[in-house]
Amino acid sequence: MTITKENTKEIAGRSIFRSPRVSCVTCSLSELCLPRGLKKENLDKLDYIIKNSPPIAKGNHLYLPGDDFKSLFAIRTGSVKVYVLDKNGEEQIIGFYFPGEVIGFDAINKEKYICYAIALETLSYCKLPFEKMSLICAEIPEFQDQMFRLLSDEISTEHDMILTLSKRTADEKLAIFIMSLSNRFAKLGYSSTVFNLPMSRQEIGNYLGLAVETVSRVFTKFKRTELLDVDKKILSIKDKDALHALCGYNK
Amino acid sequence: MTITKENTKEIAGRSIFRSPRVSCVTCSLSELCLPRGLKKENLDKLDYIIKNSPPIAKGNHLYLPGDDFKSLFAIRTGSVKVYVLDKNGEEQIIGFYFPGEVIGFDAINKEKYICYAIALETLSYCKLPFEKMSLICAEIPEFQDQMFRLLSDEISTEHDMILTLSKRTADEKLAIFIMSLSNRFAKLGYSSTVFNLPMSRQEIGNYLGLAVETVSRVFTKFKRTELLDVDKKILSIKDKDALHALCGYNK
DNA sequence: CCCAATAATTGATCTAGATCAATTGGGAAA
DNA sequence: TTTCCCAATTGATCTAGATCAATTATTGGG
Repeated sequence: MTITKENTKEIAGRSIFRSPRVSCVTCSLSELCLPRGLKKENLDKLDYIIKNSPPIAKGNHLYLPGDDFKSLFAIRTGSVKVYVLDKNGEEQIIGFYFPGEVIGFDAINKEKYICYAIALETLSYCKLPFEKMSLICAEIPEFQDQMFRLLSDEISTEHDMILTLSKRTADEKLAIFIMSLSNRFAKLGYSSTVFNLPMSRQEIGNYLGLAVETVSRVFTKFKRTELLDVDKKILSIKDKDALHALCGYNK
Repeated sequence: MTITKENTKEIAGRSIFRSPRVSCVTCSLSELCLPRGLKKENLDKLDYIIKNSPPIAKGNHLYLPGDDFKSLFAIRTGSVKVYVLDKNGEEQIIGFYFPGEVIGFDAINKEKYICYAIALETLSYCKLPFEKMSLICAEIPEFQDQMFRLLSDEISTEHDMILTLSKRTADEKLAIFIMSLSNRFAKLGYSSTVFNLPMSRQEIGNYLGLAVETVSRVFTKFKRTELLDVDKKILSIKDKDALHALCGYNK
């Protein structure tokens, strides 16, 4: 994809080019990402160790299982799919990640990455060298707190996912999935009602433990009952309350 | 249950009484639990902050959702079920935890517990005040590493659970569950082939996203095909290889 | 711009596991 | 010991969602 002035505008999930920022201080995501709540002087220390890597194209991997764990990755623009391959070589999706979110935590104890992380669209990101991060944690208590919070967030998210997968119908799963995207895009300042799905129906199904056909049918049903519209990748929520109701507790 | 000399012996998952240990230094779990790999002098610092609480009886809660988050909990003996209630008041089990395992991580970012943690049998545990733990983390790098590892472990465990729930048949789910218990008991020095199930069939089903009846039927099938024997709560593995094969990659 | 390959939708059928129902078994209280 | 109650098992039936099959978009490469 060619990067033009046009696609710098405003649909969440679309490949969006931003000029590389070398600094957390000026990054528009700083209140969502790692630096959330950090004092200015501490931000500077963070900037010092964070590597602002060049963007990678859709389909490229951020890391592969077995690679030595060196860094966490914070997403700046674009989106990432994290997955493993099962014994038959079948893809098993663990999660989708968006700007301001940090991935790679599951590699800390193994000292190797254990998943694949692939760009679903043109991706810019910051590389967070873990060794150096640890040093800063010891130095700056509020930074350590922040790291614990991030890890804890990830655990909470996965608790929710466990509940979603084990106790929900196809309708509920898809509603939860859509509301989760909606909420995350809202936090990023994008529309919570109209957004782009950067993943295929196949991938949605894989993630939610549903067949593609089921995903497609539920979308059709949701369109028929006026909960939402979905035209290829663009999804617009029509009846947020109804969707929310389908989610039960979650999201 | 009365605590006698007799029931101090050796079946995993059974209520076992151990005289309270006030110290990580002398605790037989130290190589599995929080202190894993810590130097002697650092262990002492840990001992200083860890509260060795009196045992609680089966059916008592360690914490409730909404309680202020103050501490993580390390299990010394017994087992814990962590669960939430859904909007209909239905129990939804998140996990089962055994000696050497630490719970409460999902509360860090919320500053409140969000789950129920209940003793499935007489339980002894250590209380790990989080504020003080954070201070020690800043002081002792290897302790900080250890905390990150624990959090990362929890994330890995839940990744596995997500894969188990979304892509496995009832047979596979139960095989994975049993092998997971077997491996954890083995680490604790108990038999990996004969152990007690501290939870009901109902609870196993709830956790694995299966109906009780299905759990019962799969157990019956596994008995018929000589994979295992199960007499009420006592389970013995007959054909570990076959069970392992059913697990695919996991465990 | 065209074509081949792939993604998505829709329909028909099948099945793993849920649900409903009945029975049996075990443990705690008196 | 007897009684009561809940856990577990077993059988019969039902259904949500998978699988199989065919058709219709879409997309990317030349």
